[in-house]
Amino acid sequence: MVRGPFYDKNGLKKGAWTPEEDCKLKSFVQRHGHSNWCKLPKLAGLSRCGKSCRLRWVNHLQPGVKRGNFTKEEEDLIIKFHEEAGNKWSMIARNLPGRADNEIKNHWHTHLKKYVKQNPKTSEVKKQSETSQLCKAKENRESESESLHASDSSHQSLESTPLSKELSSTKLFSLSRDHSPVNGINCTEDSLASLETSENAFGNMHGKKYTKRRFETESLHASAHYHILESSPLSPEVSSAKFSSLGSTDHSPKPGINWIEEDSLASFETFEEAFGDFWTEPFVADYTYIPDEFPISQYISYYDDRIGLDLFDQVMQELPKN
DNA sequence: AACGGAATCAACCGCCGGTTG
DNA sequence: ACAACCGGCGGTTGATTCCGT
Repeated sequence: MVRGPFYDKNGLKKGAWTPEEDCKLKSFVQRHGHSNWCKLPKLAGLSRCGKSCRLRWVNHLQPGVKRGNFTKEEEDLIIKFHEEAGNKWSMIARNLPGRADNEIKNHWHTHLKKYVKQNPKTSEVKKQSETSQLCKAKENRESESESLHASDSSHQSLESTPLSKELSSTKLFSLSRDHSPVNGINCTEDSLASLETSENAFGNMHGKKYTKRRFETESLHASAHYHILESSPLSPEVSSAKFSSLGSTDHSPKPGINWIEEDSLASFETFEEAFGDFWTEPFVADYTYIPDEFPISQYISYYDDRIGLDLFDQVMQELPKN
């Protein structure tokens, strides 16, 4: 089902991802975000291209991503959205929390396209008889947009608060934990989850300014999720709180799991110390500093080779939430 | 049991638009 | 204004699994 692993002429690995690679990528992104997909593979100890890492993260490893069977509700939504917007898979995905655009696209081509062809009336009746949820979502987004424009405080949050450029991961994690309204924006767990995952909210602060437009786009996506979630039983399986708990410094060993010794972590923290705050300093990739044997590449492994499973999620659920 | 076609889905590729210097 | 870079998107590919004969 998946291309077998191979190396291209540049020495980059292609094809199926191994559990070990997944583990490396997941561990690295959970801990350090994805400020720069192009440089991430090297820092994470992966011989993949950045695009490949991004795809793997978005479609499979990202917290909250749903796998497997689509519910009837989800299928109806996909059909409806597709009728209105066409092959805008990313837009459809934004309105189906937890579903990756690639998976929706695949599901459309393998199941729904035929179904719609065979039942054109069914889908048409549905389209006419129900108020379009997509239109609702659009309206919601527009009203959110208006409120964003109307609200000085919202803009202030972009232009005069740390959110604009220098929002640290610590701050964001604390936001997602206490759910308190920030600068006039009611932060729900889910909207924050969206905010976090889309560019990790602070993702582009290294090397790129987090522009107002980009922020608005992401915020609107977050609000779109929120509105859908209000009327839908669908919700991400992993909450932002769980995600934010990854900021925890509890690296205590869990039974039955292969742990790389703390020295590996310590070395990386030494690296952080040497460069100041990894999250607030401008991103400078000084590869000359990183020796070949730099331990990032062997960062914590959650892969239990006795049972052949990645136990990352289980481990994360066991971590204390604080 | 063996074979071949269909179905599935992870991953690749190329293009486009936004951002930065 | 422009070129380079980067992230994101949609189309496509291809290995594997399923299913019918």
